[in-house]
Amino acid sequence: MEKKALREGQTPEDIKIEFLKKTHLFEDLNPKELEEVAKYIQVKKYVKGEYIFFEEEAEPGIFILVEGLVKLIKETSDGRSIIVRLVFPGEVFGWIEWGKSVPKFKYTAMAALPSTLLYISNKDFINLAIKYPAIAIKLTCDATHNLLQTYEVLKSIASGKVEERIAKLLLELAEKAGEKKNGKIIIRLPLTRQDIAEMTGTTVETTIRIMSRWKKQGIINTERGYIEILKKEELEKLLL
Amino acid sequence: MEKKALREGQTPEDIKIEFLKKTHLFEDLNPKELEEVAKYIQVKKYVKGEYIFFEEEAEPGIFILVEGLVKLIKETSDGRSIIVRLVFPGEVFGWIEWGKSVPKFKYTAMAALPSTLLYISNKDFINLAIKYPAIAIKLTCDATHNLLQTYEVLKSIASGKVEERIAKLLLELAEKAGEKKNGKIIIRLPLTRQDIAEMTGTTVETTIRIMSRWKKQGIINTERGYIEILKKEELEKLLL
DNA sequence: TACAAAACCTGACTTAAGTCATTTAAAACC
DNA sequence: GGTTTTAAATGACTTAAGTCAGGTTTTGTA
Repeated sequence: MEKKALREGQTPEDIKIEFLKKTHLFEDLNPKELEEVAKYIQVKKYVKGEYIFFEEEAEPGIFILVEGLVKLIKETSDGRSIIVRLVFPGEVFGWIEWGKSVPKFKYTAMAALPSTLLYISNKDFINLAIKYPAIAIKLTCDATHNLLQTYEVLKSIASGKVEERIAKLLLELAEKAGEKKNGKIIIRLPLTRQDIAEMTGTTVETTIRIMSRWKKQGIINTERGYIEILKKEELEKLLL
Repeated sequence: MEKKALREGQTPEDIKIEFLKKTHLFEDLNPKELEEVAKYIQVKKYVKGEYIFFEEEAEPGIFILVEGLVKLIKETSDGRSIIVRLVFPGEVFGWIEWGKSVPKFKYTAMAALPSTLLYISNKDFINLAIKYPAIAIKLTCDATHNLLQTYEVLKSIASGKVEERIAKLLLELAEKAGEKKNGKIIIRLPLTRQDIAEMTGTTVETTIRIMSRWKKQGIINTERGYIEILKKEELEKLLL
């Protein structure tokens, strides 16, 4: 909300460059290039729960999450919503338009934690990519890998039982955001049972029933704001 | 299988260039550039039912479908399979690796019709993209749009009733591959009920029951190898 | 510290869709 | 042209998960 105090001699531009260096999209540009790229980058901050953009009015462009957590959400026709992706720091979301091809479908993006993002408009991205092809190649890499990941989720939701899907999600989250601590894995994320339901295509009640059972069986432990995986093997067993 | 007869004065290189011009990935290169790009392109042909690559042994690289139809398939742990995408002529599939990032998940690609593809290896793609950034930008566009499309499918499977999902799929196919003919839309694709089940995350029996009902109600008409949509509005009504 | 709002939990009941088993029909192949 | 294979169809039954309704607990905040 309020501006962070600058360290001595550090301009807002320097801060942008610091952020840029942390993203894998820009990490291997040289100092001169970073300076140029920084000109086209906007730093954006959001509070917890704030919407970054809405499905209907979303515009092409690229966001890079520096810090925080972002949910990509789609609303269904009957008023429910499903979370199609959780974006972790260092990851990229958004899309690019060039020429005729305009996407038919979009999504809503929401900061699930206080978040800092870098934003590049569609136009600027294309100009930058022409000048520094490495950027476009990295983003291509990224986007194609994201697709592979999403196909995996699709498979999981299209074929598995709810229990399997939730187990798979928890293991996935453990890998991406888990802190290991004497055998346990702690997932410190602001995810409610509702959120987990919306990520696995089920209802809150079913999610609660399954997770409560796991809690009783000592497979997991949960409190508001975090999930601990106590017996990873048990969850893995469910994936067959 | 056997080489096609060349038209007078047309070398295999010329044929590649003809193909390249038809793809949106390369359509706006100039003749000189096309010639250079052609050097790195392999033309590959597959018979109906032939596998292009398997999930386990899939390598990074880009395929462009010139003619035919390709299914991207994932196997589930219990031996079923699900079709994560149908690739139509002009579309691109595959993925790129650069640096450390190696994808964890892959898929199997199968020619569902006799198919002609262009292939660029991962290495050649990167070299080309550095020289012609437009290629990388287009592929980025493509990949990000594909993601949006896949999120839409995800939403559909995660939230809708089976009937809705099948209706949505048929309407989608009608748009991508339908021929309009006095009010009807004919989808001439080699899709079995099994295939449709594997695209919508359900079973053959359920798919058959739903489609048979629609057939009786005069909403669709089907024979081996094609589906006719007679009352598009009725299907649209199901999507609410 | 009290009160409203989220989040979590549980039971009873319903239902959509899966499973299994069998039949028919149309392609494909000797 | 007859036989095998593959796809489509249908009925009977089961079940996983959804729905609804009523709770408790936690958390944020006035």
